[in-house]
Amino acid sequence: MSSTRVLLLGVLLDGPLHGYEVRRRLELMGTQHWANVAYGSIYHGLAKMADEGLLERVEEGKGGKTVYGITEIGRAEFARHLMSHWWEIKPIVDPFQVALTFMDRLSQADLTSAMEARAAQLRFSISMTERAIGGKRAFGAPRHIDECLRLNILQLQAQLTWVEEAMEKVRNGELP
Amino acid sequence: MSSTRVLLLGVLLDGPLHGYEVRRRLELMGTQHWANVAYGSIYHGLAKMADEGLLERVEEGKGGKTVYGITEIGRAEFARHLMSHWWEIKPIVDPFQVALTFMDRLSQADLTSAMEARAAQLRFSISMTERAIGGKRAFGAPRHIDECLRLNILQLQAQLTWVEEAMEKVRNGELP
DNA sequence: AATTTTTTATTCAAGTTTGAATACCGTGTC
DNA sequence: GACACGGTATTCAAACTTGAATAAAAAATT
Repeated sequence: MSSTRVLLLGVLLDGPLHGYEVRRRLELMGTQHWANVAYGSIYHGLAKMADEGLLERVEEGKGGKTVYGITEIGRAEFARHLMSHWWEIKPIVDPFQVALTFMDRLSQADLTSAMEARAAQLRFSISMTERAIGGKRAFGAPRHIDECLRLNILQLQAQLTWVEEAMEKVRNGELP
Repeated sequence: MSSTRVLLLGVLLDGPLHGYEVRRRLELMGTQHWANVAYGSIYHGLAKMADEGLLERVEEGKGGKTVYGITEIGRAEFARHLMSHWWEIKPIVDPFQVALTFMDRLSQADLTSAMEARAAQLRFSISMTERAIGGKRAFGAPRHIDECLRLNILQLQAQLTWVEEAMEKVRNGELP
């Protein structure tokens, strides 16, 4: 089951919502930073899972709005997949790995400046993310949502560590 | 442009290959660890980009095999996107973020054991990945491919750091 | 040499994703 | 009350992804 479906189920645990509300909840959770869930995927997913019995259509047609609620089957399914997301390590999909895989296709000059720029941007992103911690509390996000930001910071720092070490190796002729 | 397309172009830089060879190259690069590229996506992507002029069909029909080579347009396109992957920070898609987002839906007992199991698995994955460094050299992978493994290790360590700190917070009642 | 098994090589129907475009509602202005 | 605008709310055609199934070739076995 995709992350999108798990997220949709999870968002509905506390009560029925229509598509746009779901969308706003996902934004509040900051999912755009670590899971690409496009607008159309939300509606498709909601409709699909309603057809499958994981969700039910609570209200329909009010101005074109459909309100979905989660069923008991849906709750059980969510719980199963939440455990799976905790207990099984799934690959982290990182576009930066594409970049580094082809680092040998850049000239030394281009590689060096790309790495420097990358490091600078990472430092900036890290500091911006640190500032964002706590900010969503004002909009009703529970305190543990900040933990997503913390993990994000750690990941950016991991990448920064890699870039800094790789820059050193490039200077020493050990890379690429 | 998706990571899949960039990877396909990149793999063809050194000369024409057919689909399965592309597939084997991607495996050698370890893309299954950080970019989901399903078998069908390879063929679809190759055919699509050939239709678009980024690739050309060098040989066709030899036992059903189609050999693709990269065009000059394709080379330019690849270079553009490689730079973009270096210069622009794109979101890291991490399924574990789904898990932690709903940590408040687990009982204290379930959360604690999930975290402990997670930490154990992460330590194991880290040590296995450390052992894998250098291993692909025997199969012709260039030395910088090990850097993907290094970044992967750093990311796993980042996640381990988060888990360990979160466990402490759960014990202190600061989370979820 | 014939047959079987394994490896190479690709297809394909179904499912999911995408985000600009479209539609609707509520509010503010005249 | 009519109209314009901004925000809410969803659609949809196109594109991409998926991996089991299928097909062909090569290797192994009889």
